[in-house]
Amino acid sequence: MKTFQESLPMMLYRVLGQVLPHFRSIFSEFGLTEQQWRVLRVLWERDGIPVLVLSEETLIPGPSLVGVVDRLQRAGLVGRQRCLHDRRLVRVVLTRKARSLEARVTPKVDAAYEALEGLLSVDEWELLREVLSKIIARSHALDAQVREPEPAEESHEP
Amino acid sequence: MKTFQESLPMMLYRVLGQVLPHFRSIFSEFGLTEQQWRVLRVLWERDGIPVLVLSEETLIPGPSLVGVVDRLQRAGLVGRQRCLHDRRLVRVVLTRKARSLEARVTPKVDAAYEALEGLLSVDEWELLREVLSKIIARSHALDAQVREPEPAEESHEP
DNA sequence: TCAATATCATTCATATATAAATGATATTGA
DNA sequence: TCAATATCATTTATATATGAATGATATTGA
Repeated sequence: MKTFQESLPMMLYRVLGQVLPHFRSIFSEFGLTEQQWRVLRVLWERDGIPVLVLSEETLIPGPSLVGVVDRLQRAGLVGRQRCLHDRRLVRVVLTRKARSLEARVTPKVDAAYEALEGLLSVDEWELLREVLSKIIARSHALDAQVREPEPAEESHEP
Repeated sequence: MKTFQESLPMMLYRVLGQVLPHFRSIFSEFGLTEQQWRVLRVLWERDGIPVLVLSEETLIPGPSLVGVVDRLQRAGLVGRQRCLHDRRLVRVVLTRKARSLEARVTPKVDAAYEALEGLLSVDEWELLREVLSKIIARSHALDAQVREPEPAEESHEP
């Protein structure tokens, strides 16, 4: 077994801990948190999507997203619209203020991301993405282990 | 520029989001949170280390670690000892209860980690670790960028 | 020697994560 | 058609992250 420090989660935590502060310092210039930026980043491409979709795209869990959107709303950057066709859905829509913010934030974030990309070769980035994608694609195999005590059973009974 | 979803932070978040729940379900069997387990995991190897070292090893930020240790202490799993040689330091020490816990928790965690390792080949894991290590080792290069806009200027005010 | 500075653990305020539950609305099957 | 079930956003309670500040102790330099 690898060292605790070399375990996958610790390696990923370490990378995130090294990389993210550089982006957060940009976000904070504009009074944004990382999660607030992530919501805007997605809405700038797909405005008006429901909270659920926003949660999937930003990877912000539902209960957290409620607060993030609340604060973006208080800041006058987004609004909420209950969907007419399915009134369970709430769509999050950008304000004009948020749209004008994009032009100022995005260049700085892009520049930072280019600097990040410079840390590895193109081949290395591709390799990294492939391997991470494999983990994601196969992670369902970890579920089995939990339900293992129930092998090939015919459902008799409710 | 890559897609937002393909950006390094989002990829890493996605992997962690897929992998960690499997480990958390084990921790919760023993009434432990992920962070509490991380503290114990480190102390089981190096008992009695100061809070600062524990913070570095677990990657749990100082202010968070205070609370984590508080709750472990309430659960009777660790104690605090102020260091005699340098009385600024506080050492965290395992209780007997915590030591007996190790034998029950570790096998299950190890089994889950073996399942995780099965998702990739040995070569792929090594490749992944190498690339991630490179990012960590080179991430200091991202600092420069922040101070770049100040290229030898004498301040003559507005 | 002692004043300036640094270090360590902690506190504070705010934001987010996690797991469970809730209320409103949709969908489904008998 | 309607009762059972599912889905969506939200709330709740607790735990953790983040950035700034604080108090106690060490270390350093003049």
